[in-house]
Amino acid sequence: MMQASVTAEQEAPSVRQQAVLDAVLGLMVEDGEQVTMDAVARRASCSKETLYKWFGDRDGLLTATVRWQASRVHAGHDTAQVLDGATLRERLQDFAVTWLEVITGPTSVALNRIAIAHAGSRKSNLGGIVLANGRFAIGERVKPVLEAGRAAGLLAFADSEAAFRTFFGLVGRDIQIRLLLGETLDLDGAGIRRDAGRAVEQFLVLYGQAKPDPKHQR
Amino acid sequence: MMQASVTAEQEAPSVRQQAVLDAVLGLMVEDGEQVTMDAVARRASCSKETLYKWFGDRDGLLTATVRWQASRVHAGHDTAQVLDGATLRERLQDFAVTWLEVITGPTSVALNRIAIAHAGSRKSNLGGIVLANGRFAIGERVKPVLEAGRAAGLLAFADSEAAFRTFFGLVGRDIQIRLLLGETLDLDGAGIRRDAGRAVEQFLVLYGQAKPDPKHQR
DNA sequence: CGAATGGCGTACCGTACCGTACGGTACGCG
DNA sequence: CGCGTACCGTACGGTACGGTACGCCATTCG
Repeated sequence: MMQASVTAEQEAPSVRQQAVLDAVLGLMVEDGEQVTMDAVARRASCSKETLYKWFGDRDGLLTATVRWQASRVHAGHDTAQVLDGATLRERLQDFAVTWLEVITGPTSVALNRIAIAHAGSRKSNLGGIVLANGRFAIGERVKPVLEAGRAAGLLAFADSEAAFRTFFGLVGRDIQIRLLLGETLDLDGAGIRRDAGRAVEQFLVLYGQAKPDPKHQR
Repeated sequence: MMQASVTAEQEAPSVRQQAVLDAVLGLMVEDGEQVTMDAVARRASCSKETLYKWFGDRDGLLTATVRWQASRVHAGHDTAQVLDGATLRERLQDFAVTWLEVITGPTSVALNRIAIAHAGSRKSNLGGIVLANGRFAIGERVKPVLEAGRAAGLLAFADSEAAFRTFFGLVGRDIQIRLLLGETLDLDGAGIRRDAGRAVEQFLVLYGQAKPDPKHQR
């Protein structure tokens, strides 16, 4: 009867619907305030009626867009069981680089802006979705690594959540808030790797059980 | 001739105008999306015509509100010349506590939401004002303390900006982004002091020249 | 081949909100 | 007293946008 309405939860968007959601993302990146239903319909070459049939209302469209983008970020390698110092450092470095690449990307900035603007009023918490798939998702992936590091005697901490939050702060610092507030930081891949490396070394200084390796600069 | 129009820069708002701006802040805290010119006029018991005479347009009103709030945050004690370890720790602790109190306050959250939402489009960078009076203002106040600490042989770093950004990250961690995205973290004064103390100790571990004092817990 | 379905384009409605205009009032001043 | 000024309250125009309705075409299937 009815085509997959994405608002009904659990429904994965069809290919055509994904194209619509990508159009929304494109508009968000260009200018968050011009994400209007007319503009989306024009950009996606579809009719507004179809948008409403598929997504219910504007909030449904935005929610589906956030979910759609979130579903693309989840690519990440799985847990390795045994950890030596070099592997631990490498895993943390990977997480830091990935995280910095995500939050400095224009899509993430635009999406977070929308979600934050929306968080001011009650209806439909985009903020919760962004948090669940951003900050908390990365936390749930990092904490097992930290705990494996502790089990291997490489790290010392009582609360893995607290340790992760410190790691999070060392990696992100003021970058995200500055980007969200409109500053144009240009971080290339090399800069991101340097930042990530510094954060990892600092984290190991704070939480490392064995002394960090002699590569420790500064 | 004309009453002080706050849009003309350098003009400080009159008492009546301050009352209007406080009304705007109140509306922002209640619900960022209901800051409409009608609502402001009603809340402030003034006419819309007066709002436009004083502030030019809606952006001017928002800008004046951001400036007005920023002007209230600047209360901070001045530099002490000689620094021993206890004084340095105390000054950093003060900064950390103040900063956490600011960013967890409902006014700051609401204001940052407005500025971030606005940063998506070009016109009138509220984001720049918030950054200048928030992140950068605190940085300009902390960095002299760090440099005094280095001059006293208590700290070791090459770049005071980089050192401050690490301090910033250790203090703020994920708190601001979680609040902006709508999570309700309840941090009381004791929790803030605990967080600030942990951040200061971690910073001193990373950048302290002399070993931190035996009070160092965890 | 004809009917049905899905979807595009567009016209349209209601509403919310920005910005302006206008009438009315209080107050200071010559 | 009379005038100007500043301001409040409110009504109004213009516009942008969310949401709906309708005509039309293409594809598919009986």
